[in-house]
Amino acid sequence: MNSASNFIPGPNQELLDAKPLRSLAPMFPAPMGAHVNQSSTPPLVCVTPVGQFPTGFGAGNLPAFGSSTTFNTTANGVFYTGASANGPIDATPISAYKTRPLGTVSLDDDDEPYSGNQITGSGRKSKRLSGLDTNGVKIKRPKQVYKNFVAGKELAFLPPSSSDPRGVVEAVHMTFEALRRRHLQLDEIQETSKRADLKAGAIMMASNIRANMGKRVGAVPGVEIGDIFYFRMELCVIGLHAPSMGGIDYMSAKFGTDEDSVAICIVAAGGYENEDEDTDTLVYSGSGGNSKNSEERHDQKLERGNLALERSLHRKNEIRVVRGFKDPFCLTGKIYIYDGLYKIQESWKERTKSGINCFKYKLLREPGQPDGAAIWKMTQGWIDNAASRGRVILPDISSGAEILPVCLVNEVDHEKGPGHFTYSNQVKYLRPHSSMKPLQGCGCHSVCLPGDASCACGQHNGGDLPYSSSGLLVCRKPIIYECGEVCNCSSNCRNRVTQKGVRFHFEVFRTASRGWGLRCWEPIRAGAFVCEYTGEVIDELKVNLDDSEDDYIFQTVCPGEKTLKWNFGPELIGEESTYALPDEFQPLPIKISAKKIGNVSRFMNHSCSPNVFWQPVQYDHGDDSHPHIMFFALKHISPMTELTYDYGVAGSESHGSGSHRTKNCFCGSSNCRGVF
DNA sequence: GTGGTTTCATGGGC
DNA sequence: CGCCCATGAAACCA
Repeated sequence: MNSASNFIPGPNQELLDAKPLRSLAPMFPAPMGAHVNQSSTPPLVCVTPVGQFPTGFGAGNLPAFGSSTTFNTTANGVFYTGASANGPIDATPISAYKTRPLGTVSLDDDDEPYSGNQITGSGRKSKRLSGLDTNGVKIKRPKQVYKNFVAGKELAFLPPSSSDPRGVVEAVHMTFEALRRRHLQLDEIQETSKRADLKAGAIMMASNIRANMGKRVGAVPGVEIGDIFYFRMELCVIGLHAPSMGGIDYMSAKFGTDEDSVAICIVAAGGYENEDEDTDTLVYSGSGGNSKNSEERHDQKLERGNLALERSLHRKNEIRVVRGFKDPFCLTGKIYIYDGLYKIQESWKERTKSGINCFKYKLLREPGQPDGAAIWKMTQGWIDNAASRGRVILPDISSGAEILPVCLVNEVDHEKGPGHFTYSNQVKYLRPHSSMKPLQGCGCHSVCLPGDASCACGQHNGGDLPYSSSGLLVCRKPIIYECGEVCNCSSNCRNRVTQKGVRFHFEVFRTASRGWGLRCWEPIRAGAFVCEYTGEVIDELKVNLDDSEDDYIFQTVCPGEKTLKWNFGPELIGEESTYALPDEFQPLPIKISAKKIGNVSRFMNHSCSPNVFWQPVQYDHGDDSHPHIMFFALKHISPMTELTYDYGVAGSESHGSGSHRTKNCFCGSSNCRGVF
């Protein structure tokens, strides 16, 4: 059932290769430029030993870590956190990224990874790679699991560590996610949940795949305001907030000759703040005392984190704030947003409902920072009431074709909209489905289950169902086979994801200089289905005729490493990598033009450091040379972040006979290839 | 769905 | 250096 609508013609067709003035570099500086020999160059392992707090602060006046110096960035991209001219808090932030080969990570205690690092205050070394846990129970991390990992295979996209803190953080973050998804997939076969997040975290910790180890006051290199997370462990591995459970991260810091324990980061779970509108203040409760049974409940004590917060009030140091919100797509889930730097304004004691004395700290957001949680609240408001979104040119360019409206906005100039096209969420094939090879189906009753060897669809996908129970793609594959009409299973089957269409509030917006772009009001989780590339399938025999004037052609050109390596998790747990090398990449014959007919996908711009990737998927026919082209999130995408994918490297291939016109790329990524 | 219960990893502190 | 344990999130169970 094709739902299509005519779109209002705009003045001038905006080209996709419009030159960006606004560089995406700070958002996506990416790591995959240099291809380094794994055996001689260690993979990403990042250690930022914490430096001493600055000396030289006058004893009389309490030093305040000014926000004016917090975000200083040097020419080579090295961040100095909370630095002042004469006394950087962390003089060796990212340049100290120490790398060591994963393949030689010792699981015996004789090779202490960080023995040379001076770690002050905190930054304890993990020594639990082998041995016993606190109860004398053997730790459930069998050595052999880690013994043979990597072994010369490509592990993760390798950031040029010293110059690209963002790339390091993203690589670590995505490695965590890949591990977590795979563990979840394995756990779901057993029908037992074994905390895939903690498992992934344990591997990251044991392998030292972490960013920003060592604590610091102020901003964390490579972590940007608005970044979102789904598990506490994610905050941990990227070095934003060290305690895996505790809400207050603190460290001992030097203030002149004084030493004080100050808070450096808090996670506000979001259970109690009802001061709606105001996203610049936060009332945070101290920790402790809150026991479930009244016997153990007691007044909070001024110790540990509470004491650190109290000292921070006096020292006036910046404190990172991570706010927790309810995940709109998962009732029990929570999303954490890094909301930048705050300072404590005041503190007091308060008696809680359960009758204990509790410390309260009022924090004020430092001025001049980009919006973080404020964007979240703003978009949540739009989701609740789309009419509250201002600057709307058209409330729904899909005219009802999509389940959720796709609004068109322009907050930049006076362009009234993109050129004429017909909106359709269906691909228009050259031949009817009935003439195409049919897709094989399964005979599962009710729903397909992971690990069911008798499920033909599971086998067709290589043994595992490609999606987790929450609908996230586990890893990238040459082609994915969803269950379809010929299958016996119901529409509730987890192997039906992309066929159900988009679930997000998209908006087509005017970019500063790249024409129109696409972004989303909701947060998008890594692995989540985003949208399909719809349009008209072009006869490959005729492609050369009018390609040169069609800027809306999708073809399966080999994308960059970040896309190709999206499934790099398995190597870490000793499984075979399914990663395809660029020279092994096999393009598909399918070409889709969204010039005349298309959906939101036609507005996605190119980036050499993208946040979305394409993935062939089958569900309604079996012609594997002409699959559906589905887009999935490469990483967690914050609301209102432009969605981009890698258009691929054109020209070098013999196929297509140069039909793909090369364009100059100005995405601004540190790994920008220059053309696409 | 919800509320109570269990388990878990980190690193501060002794 | 080794041990202890506070902490609260995530997931499960009733």
